[in-house]
Amino acid sequence: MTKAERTRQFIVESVAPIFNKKGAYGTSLSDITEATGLTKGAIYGNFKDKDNLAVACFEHNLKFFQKGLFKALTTTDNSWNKLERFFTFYEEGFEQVYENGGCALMNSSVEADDGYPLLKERVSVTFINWKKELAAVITEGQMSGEFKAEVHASEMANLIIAGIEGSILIAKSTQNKNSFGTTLNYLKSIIEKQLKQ
Amino acid sequence: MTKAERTRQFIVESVAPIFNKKGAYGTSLSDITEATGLTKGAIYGNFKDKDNLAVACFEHNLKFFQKGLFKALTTTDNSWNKLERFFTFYEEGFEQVYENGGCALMNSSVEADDGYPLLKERVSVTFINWKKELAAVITEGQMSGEFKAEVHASEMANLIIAGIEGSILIAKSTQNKNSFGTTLNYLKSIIEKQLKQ
DNA sequence: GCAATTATATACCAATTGGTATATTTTTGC
DNA sequence: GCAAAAATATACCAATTGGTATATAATTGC
Repeated sequence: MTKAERTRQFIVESVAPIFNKKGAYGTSLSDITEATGLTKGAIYGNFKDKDNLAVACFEHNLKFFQKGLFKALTTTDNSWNKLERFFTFYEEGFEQVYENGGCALMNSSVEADDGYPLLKERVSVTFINWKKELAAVITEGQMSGEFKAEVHASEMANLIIAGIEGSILIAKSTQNKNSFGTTLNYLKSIIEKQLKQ
Repeated sequence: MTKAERTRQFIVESVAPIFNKKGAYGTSLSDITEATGLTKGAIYGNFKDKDNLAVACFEHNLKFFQKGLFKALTTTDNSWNKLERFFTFYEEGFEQVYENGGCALMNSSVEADDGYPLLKERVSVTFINWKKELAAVITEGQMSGEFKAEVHASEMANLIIAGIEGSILIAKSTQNKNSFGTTLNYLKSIIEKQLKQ
């Protein structure tokens, strides 16, 4: 790992939480230099511009989520246990998400909604993939006879995502950390009823 | 209605959609003067500062939502029909919400999350009240024997809100307007199953 | 329709913004 | 450990930011 790579990573790690909290475009270069202890020269030596840094930070914030998704769904367990592991991952990781400024996907989506087409596209693709992966697990469960055949897999996947994101929003907004776990568990119990044979 | 009141309203109506799209603090004063055709003098003659204008715009964006909530829930109908009317209001109003830059509550929450304590508090209170009103309808339905007694009213209310907000987020992010209606209807059908005797 | 008042426009301000050219320091391969 | 290369700091830039004091124009009550 070269010096440059280490510095790049150091910058991203320092700046990503700030971007997630204040918004990539609500964070000024002085915020960035202050947080890293580096000067503009160092920042611009490692990143072409702020947009580039913003996308790198988004990717970094996403990694946490994607690892969890992958770990939960890529096992040789039955389908419901995969989904449940995914719920558990969210439950356990929420504290960290909360302290980090909330769901990077939601924050970036809201911020990039008008303008910032690069970030917007990245967010869109991530949502679509997320949905696909959940839907695949549901379909798999239906194939094996574990889940009810009449459930519409991709609608269900969308609802799970919506429920999770909405729960994060409410918990952050009302500054009630506990509400996330409660709502998530309630969602899980309903989904279970809908899915399981 | 005095001249000043008309101008104030004109400014709010012109600026509120921009604030909702670009964020209150991502909108510059030149955006504001351009959108209104007025000069800084006129803006600052009617609003103390940008923060003040931001809150006024938030309230304006919220009015649409609050009217719908009130209209749906304040009827002498049975409880499920009240909830259903509320879902219908969202379904029918989504196009407008979509074009206006998404849910003002979500956007303001994400933006005001770090700093902007005034706006943050306003958002929090709105979420809490929303939840209370939905929970009250559910409890009412339980009292009358229309809904199952074992359902936890406020958890269910939270889930409904989370589902709606999450669905808006996904639809906006993926630029798939239709997905909102689909997810909303799916949510409604599940909620109905859970609630109705 | 005229004064008093209120509302709007103009011209300005200091501070900050993102970004860059160049100088200096640090790493690196040998 | 030294020269070449890479990384970082410094000093600067024009443009824009939110905001204000003052001048001008439009409304208002009488």
